[in-house]
Amino acid sequence: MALRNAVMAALLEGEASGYDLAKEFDASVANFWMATPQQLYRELDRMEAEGLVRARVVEQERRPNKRLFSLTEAGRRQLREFTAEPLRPGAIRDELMVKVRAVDAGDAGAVRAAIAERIAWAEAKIARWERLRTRLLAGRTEDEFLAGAERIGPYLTLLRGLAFEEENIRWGRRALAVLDRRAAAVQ
Amino acid sequence: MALRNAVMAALLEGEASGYDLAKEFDASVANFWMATPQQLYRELDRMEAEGLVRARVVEQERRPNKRLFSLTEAGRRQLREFTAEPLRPGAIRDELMVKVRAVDAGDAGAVRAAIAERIAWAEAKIARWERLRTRLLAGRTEDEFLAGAERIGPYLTLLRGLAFEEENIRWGRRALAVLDRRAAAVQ
DNA sequence: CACACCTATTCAAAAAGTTGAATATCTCCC
DNA sequence: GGGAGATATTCAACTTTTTGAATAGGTGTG
Repeated sequence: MALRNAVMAALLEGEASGYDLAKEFDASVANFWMATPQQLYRELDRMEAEGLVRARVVEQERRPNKRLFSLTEAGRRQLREFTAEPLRPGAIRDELMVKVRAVDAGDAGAVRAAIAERIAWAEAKIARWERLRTRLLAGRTEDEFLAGAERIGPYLTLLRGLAFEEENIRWGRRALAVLDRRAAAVQ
Repeated sequence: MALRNAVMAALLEGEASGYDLAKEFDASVANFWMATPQQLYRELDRMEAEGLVRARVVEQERRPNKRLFSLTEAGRRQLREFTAEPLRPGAIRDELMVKVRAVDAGDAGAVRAAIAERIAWAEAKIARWERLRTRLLAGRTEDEFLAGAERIGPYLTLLRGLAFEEENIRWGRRALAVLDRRAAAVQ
């Protein structure tokens, strides 16, 4: 039941439909939590039943109607309680690292390609995050923003995401260099 | 069924009991995959039934007997196949980041404490990894090691883990500074 | 000599997450 | 005008993960 916390945190940004959230939680944008649309719709229904979110149906003309969800007072309260709960160790599950660990008994070429893919992915994500950062800063310097903005949480997580992907690239390049040197030595 | 890949990668290091693996996959030691003992014992049983691992019972005198698992040829083959499979996006699930994202509507003091906890944890993990690194290098320089060692996979993943935790510390200190400045400004 | 913690494993229920499919309309591009 | 892709949601089966127990002797500390 931890998905709901991520959903409530996302809803601090304002109303969103299940579809909107699905886009945000999609692997390509996901900040620190991933979820499929199905998961989200189910969770939103449950949360609505428990009074944590409220849905407002918006009838649309040229596309399916949608339900826009927003946080209720109870939801806000529960989110606040969540931030005060003891922290559970984060679940890391990175297949790439398992492959790298097994590279000596595995297909080195394929692992190489997987690392290269990860680098490309990280670059795309950085580009996205830089756009988001520009939007958040809205012309202010980082210092001005951090001193004056109403909400800094999303910015802080953005910084972490950026640093993570930059590190992925640095490490990935180093790993590729090491693997290439090995491959050359073998031949 | 991805846990088995992590288990097989771990077994490249040599025989291990369920208990040994449980220690390695534990939250406090885990490199890139976490699992509880229960999960591991169950998975090992299944893997044994499928012929991926083989168990050897070691009778012990002053403690319970144990079963030491090792990779079979079929397991080694399957691990190799896994390294060549297309990569699925890694599942990130970091509660701390959800809390940070919600910090503006949450309990800032508690979030601060959670970040501090993460920093302390990262420091402990770095210490552990530095010890492991020293053991792996065994007196050689990194270059000597990377050029000559039989297995470099574990070293590459260690480098990634080290960089990740160092980044956690850097980011965490920055986030704490930002939160403190805010808290001071409010009062 | 308690008490906590380590070794070593097993069982089972409940919660959560994944996968695959289906529906229906709209817009954009070639 | 045909196909891809976006908008928007729902159902259901399945697998995986989490959580809480239970067992049982050994070691180390105050």
